[in-house]
Amino acid sequence: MDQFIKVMKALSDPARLKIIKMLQHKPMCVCEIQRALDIPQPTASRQLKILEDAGLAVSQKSGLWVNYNLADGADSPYSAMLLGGLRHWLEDDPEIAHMVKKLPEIRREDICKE
Amino acid sequence: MDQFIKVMKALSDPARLKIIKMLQHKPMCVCEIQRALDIPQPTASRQLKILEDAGLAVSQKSGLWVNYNLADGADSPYSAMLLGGLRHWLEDDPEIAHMVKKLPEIRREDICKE
DNA sequence: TCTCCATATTCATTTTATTGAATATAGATA
DNA sequence: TATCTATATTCAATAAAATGAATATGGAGA
Repeated sequence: MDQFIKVMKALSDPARLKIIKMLQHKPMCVCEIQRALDIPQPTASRQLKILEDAGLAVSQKSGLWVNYNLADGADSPYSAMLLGGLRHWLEDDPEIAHMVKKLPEIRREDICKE
Repeated sequence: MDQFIKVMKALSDPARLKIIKMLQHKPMCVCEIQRALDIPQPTASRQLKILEDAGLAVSQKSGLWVNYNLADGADSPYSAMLLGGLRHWLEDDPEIAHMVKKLPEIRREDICKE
């Protein structure tokens, strides 16, 4: 039950839902998320951690960056079904539609310095 | 998005999950829920209201009683899918299994006076 | 109308989750 | 080693949700 509740809580926040909807389009690093949502870096990092702890997202280090992507849901039936549903759910939410629309402009090369 | 979040929050609580698992077996009135979960009556009433507001349960008055049942999910795709998944999810959770096992003993005739 | 019973609501309190600011870490480069 | 840079963590403050106690409501029966 704890694992199920963890997934439900992870999906109970607008920012985290937006992150999931963004990750449906491409893997993103923390600074891209931060820029896309216009939130402080620590906040972005924490939200991503919550999604990862719930089995909804996975992270992979790549040099200085940490790339986040959606989980395949293999380990949790809850995550799998929710991630599946979320592929078409919320598509016509105004906030999300707007955010996805300007997603192509969010490119790490323009944000990070490396 | 608000409606989706409302569903997620409603499903983020052990007591409410137990209620849903109970309602899978039979419609129940408030006092039966109260007895089954061993919680105060106002708490039971509030939890049921949260489930109803999220579109996960429906209520129907019957004399002095109010019978609660699972929603058919026709109005909300989120509720429908979650209620579907929850039919087999959490079945082997110890708390839930135990509760379902002693569910037949919970009968309103033994609880209410009328 | 008065009373009783099941259910609902209110309000103060406590608990839990979220945020912001500051700082820490780890890895890459010089 | 010293220094960047992206990310992570901590901790105090705030906001949101849950709980308990008391009370209200509304309908049924006397």
